[in-house]
Amino acid sequence: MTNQIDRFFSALSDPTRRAVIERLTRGSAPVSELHAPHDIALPTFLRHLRVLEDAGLVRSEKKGRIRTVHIEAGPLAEAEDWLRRQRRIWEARLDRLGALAEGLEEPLKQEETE
Amino acid sequence: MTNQIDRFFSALSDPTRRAVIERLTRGSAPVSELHAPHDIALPTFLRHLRVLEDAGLVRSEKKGRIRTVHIEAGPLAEAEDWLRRQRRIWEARLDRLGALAEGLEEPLKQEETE
DNA sequence: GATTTGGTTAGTCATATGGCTAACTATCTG
DNA sequence: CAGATAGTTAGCCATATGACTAACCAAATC
Repeated sequence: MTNQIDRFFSALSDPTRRAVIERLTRGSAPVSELHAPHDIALPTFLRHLRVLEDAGLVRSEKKGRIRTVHIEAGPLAEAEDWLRRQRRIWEARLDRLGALAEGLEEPLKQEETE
Repeated sequence: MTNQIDRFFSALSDPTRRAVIERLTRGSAPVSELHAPHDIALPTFLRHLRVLEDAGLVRSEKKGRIRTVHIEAGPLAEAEDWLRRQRRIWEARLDRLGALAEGLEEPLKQEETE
């Protein structure tokens, strides 16, 4: 994985990691608490956390022997934007096609009829 | 990858595939046209398309020797929803914390102070 | 100060992913 | 029909990913 957005989507492609994100929206938590509901070994879970952190989705810091993890806003909004942008362009196109179907508009040149 | 949402995010974690989606929002296209801007072998590209199709992000059908690919609306909106939902919960929580910081609200029981 | 607790590092393993080439099929076009 | 065009299948390879165990370190706690 090279860039940030790759890592972002990749991070969310795993159910364990999405569950962690969902949990974290309800408040920060220490590693052990985040780990508890998941039936996988702790080291494995730690690597999931690291993936989330590398994707910029969470931050964490250690105080004493406890590492607390919090969610990070930015990337969530960014990806949401990307998806919305794609959907909107696509919907706009559908609208044009709809209008076209009703004969209210000139045909679009060199574009396929879907 | 087991379920649909896993596949969805996974599909979008690759730049080639995101590019294809972006292209497809501007209209359906045959495989060869989609492939053209990408500097990878056709079989490799075909597998990307298959990943997108398995994720439910695109559909395609073949007429004669040409396979035309179109984008699929649903999943895009779904994922967008998921992201928005997470962001909103998180933002709501931030608001509560803000209010709390200003002493306008009772402290939240057994929840961390961020 | 010994022991538990919370996390970490290191190393192994199986499967998935992304890339390639070679060879093949099916449809147009000249 | 011969050849070009558009995809497809098969098989290979390197690296990434997700899971494990074992061993370890550092901060509480008894």
